[in-house]
Amino acid sequence: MIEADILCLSPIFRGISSTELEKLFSQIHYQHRTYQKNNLIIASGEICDRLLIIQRGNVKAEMNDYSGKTIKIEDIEAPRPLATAFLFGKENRFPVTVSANTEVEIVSIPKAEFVKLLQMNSLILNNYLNTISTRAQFLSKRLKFLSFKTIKQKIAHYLLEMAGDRLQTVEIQQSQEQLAEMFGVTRPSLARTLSEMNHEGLIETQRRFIKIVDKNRMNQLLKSDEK
Amino acid sequence: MIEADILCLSPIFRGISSTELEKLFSQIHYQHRTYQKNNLIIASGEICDRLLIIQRGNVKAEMNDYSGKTIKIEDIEAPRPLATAFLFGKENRFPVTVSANTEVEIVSIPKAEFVKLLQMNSLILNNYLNTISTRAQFLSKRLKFLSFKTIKQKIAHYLLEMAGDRLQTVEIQQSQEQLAEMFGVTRPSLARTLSEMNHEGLIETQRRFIKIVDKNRMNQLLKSDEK
DNA sequence: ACTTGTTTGTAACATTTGATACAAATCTAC
DNA sequence: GTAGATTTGTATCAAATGTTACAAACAAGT
Repeated sequence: MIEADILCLSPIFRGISSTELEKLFSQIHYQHRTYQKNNLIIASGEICDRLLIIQRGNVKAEMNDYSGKTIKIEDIEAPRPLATAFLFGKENRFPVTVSANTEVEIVSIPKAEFVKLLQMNSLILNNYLNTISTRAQFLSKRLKFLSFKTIKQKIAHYLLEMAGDRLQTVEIQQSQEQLAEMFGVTRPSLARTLSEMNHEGLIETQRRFIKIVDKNRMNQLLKSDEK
Repeated sequence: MIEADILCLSPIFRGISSTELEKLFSQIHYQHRTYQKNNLIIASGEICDRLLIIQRGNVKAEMNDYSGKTIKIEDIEAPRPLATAFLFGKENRFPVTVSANTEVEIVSIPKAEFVKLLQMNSLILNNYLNTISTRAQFLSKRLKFLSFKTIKQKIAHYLLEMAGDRLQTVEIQQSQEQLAEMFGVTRPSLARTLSEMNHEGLIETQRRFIKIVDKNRMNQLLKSDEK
């Protein structure tokens, strides 16, 4: 049986009352499966034709790299869904292997039945559309960020974004180490570039506080890759 | 008035007959707007709360870089939709400016009305879900590709992907120039790396034909960034 | 076969970034 | 305040890539 009071906390069913969710589930076909610890739930390459929602326990997603070795991607726990990115679209195979970290209960909704659900309830439809759209927007942003070639450009982009229109001084929340990882560069390289920009009069750094001195030239740094 | 026989060629209405589409449109509210050549259709930063579909003519999307200069992103022509990526999700503002290349007719469907449409017709729902999912999958793939640091890794990844399980020899469709652009590197750098891999016995290059000689070592190249 | 334009291979040098190491500054717990 | 841990600033050297330039190979039309 499904436990509606748990599932309604899932991003996809957010805002639905548990009684209403039960009613909705009574109108569709779905399966309920239990997996023992360490059991395989999804094999990499398997076709994704149903939505899986973890009702209890947590699972790990691993990816096979080219040499066959597996790398852990992430842990996913109840009540999160499993297949949102591959249920629709051209790529319908799981790129990852999913297995149970603990004893796990999973609710499995065939694609066609899930579509019914989307049509029956506009809140679920909105939730689902928001989920995958937000993901696409995140990826797009990340891609744009990576499109800046030099560290200087990445810093400029980051600072200008953080500062917005009015602020002059930005306080970095993370450590330089974390910032460097987000930028995909090494920590000393980031520090060196910050120091250079400081000497060039673009910014003034003081530990975690960075003041944007010459906004115009910062902008031009980003402009220069249009050539 | 909408011209159903044109709109049903749009990715979102694919597979719907024009008579059925007319019937569906008769059940929702929408607007029909005409823009003269060079007129502004969407200002960057504007909130996206409706789906726009070009019924006639074509438009250009431009992005303001930080220094205020505009860069042309793409041309979009009838009968393609305009706002699929920003209608849902957290980021509901257009990052681009859209203006008319020719005289343009646009059908504008408020978000809430479009949701009705999705609920009334499962084909449209599937089309739309496929559109945004495919986009997310494309972005994800691109991001993975860019996550490979060295040119050698990018080449290895590309070749192994192209070759699949059986092929040994890959024929490059694009020119080296285009390939380099896709990789985000310069053409001479790409050529140099190909040449290096040739000398190392990983591949054998012959103009546009590349033979994978040592698949194992190619795989290990990709594995090495897990450290 | 010849000319012309395009694509590819290669070289020399400059620039950027990574790797490593270490000192200085800051923070934290006691 | 002090000791120890963490974070930040900086230097040196190596590796990867960009830049520029040019020659060789190829493609297409005449």
